[in-house]
Amino acid sequence: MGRSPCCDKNGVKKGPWTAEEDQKLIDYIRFHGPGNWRILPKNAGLQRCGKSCRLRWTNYLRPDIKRGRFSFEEEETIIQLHSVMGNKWSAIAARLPGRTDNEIKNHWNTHIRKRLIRSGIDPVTHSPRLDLLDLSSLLGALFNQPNFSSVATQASSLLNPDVLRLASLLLPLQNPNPVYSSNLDQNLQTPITSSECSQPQAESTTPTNNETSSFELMNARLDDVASGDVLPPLSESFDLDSLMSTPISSPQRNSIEAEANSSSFFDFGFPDDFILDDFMF
DNA sequence: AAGCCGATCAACCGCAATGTT
DNA sequence: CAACATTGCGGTTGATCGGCT
Repeated sequence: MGRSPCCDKNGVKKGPWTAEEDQKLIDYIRFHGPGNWRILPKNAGLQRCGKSCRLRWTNYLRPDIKRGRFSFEEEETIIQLHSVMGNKWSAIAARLPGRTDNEIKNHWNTHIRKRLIRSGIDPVTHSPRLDLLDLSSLLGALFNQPNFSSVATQASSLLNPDVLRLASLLLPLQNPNPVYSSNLDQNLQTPITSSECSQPQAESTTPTNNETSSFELMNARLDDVASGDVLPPLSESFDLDSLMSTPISSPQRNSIEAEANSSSFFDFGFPDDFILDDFMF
């Protein structure tokens, strides 16, 4: 036996609200206050389901709703809260005065989520995507290929530019291979520079500190891995340079290396007989 | 000018949690 | 305590709009 419907479907209007309906709802709530949504439409003279009235009020008509573009601070808050709370939109909305859960959810799905993905950040875990870390290891191995030039050309033409962009962030900035750099930059059209990582992009309302914080996120990921409760241990032959090549002097590298040496999980070493051409079709 | 397509966001749906009788 | 009603929440849908061909 199923639940009884929240409202009588017959004679209940659906779809976009008219200005007249809005005014009726506002007038009624102004006089009686919100609540009692089941009987509200009848009393207010609306051919609507109570649920629809509640949604219209809480998401659109409430006087304390702030409309318009999300500010940089608001977006940052959403990202931080989402990394802790996940898809608890109402809890996130509670920390953003004037914003509704529906509005935040929509903004996340249409803007923030896509931007994180473009930056190589998993929007669910807020960590760098491990498949892209695999890629960085793969590309790192390219440097050691004797026929690097032709292989790099193939790679840059076959791979998604966004993937290459992230890979370029993870790969050695201190050890630019001229062939690799020119191929990569051609493919990306906008050359990657080390300073770009810490500067806001002009067209974006949000600085790219998703990228600048990628090492922190990666460290957090490594913490999880090093603790041993995420994935089983692997071989002893960990090759950090094949994973990433942060400058030797970088404190991040020391941190990552220390973590890596305590774990053998990131074993991205390639066998001697590995033929990249076979892998790349 | 018309058609297509992707982005956006208001609104809906179903379920879970909570309150009431 | 069970049954039912109400409210809240998150996922999804679909109408609309603007850009592109």
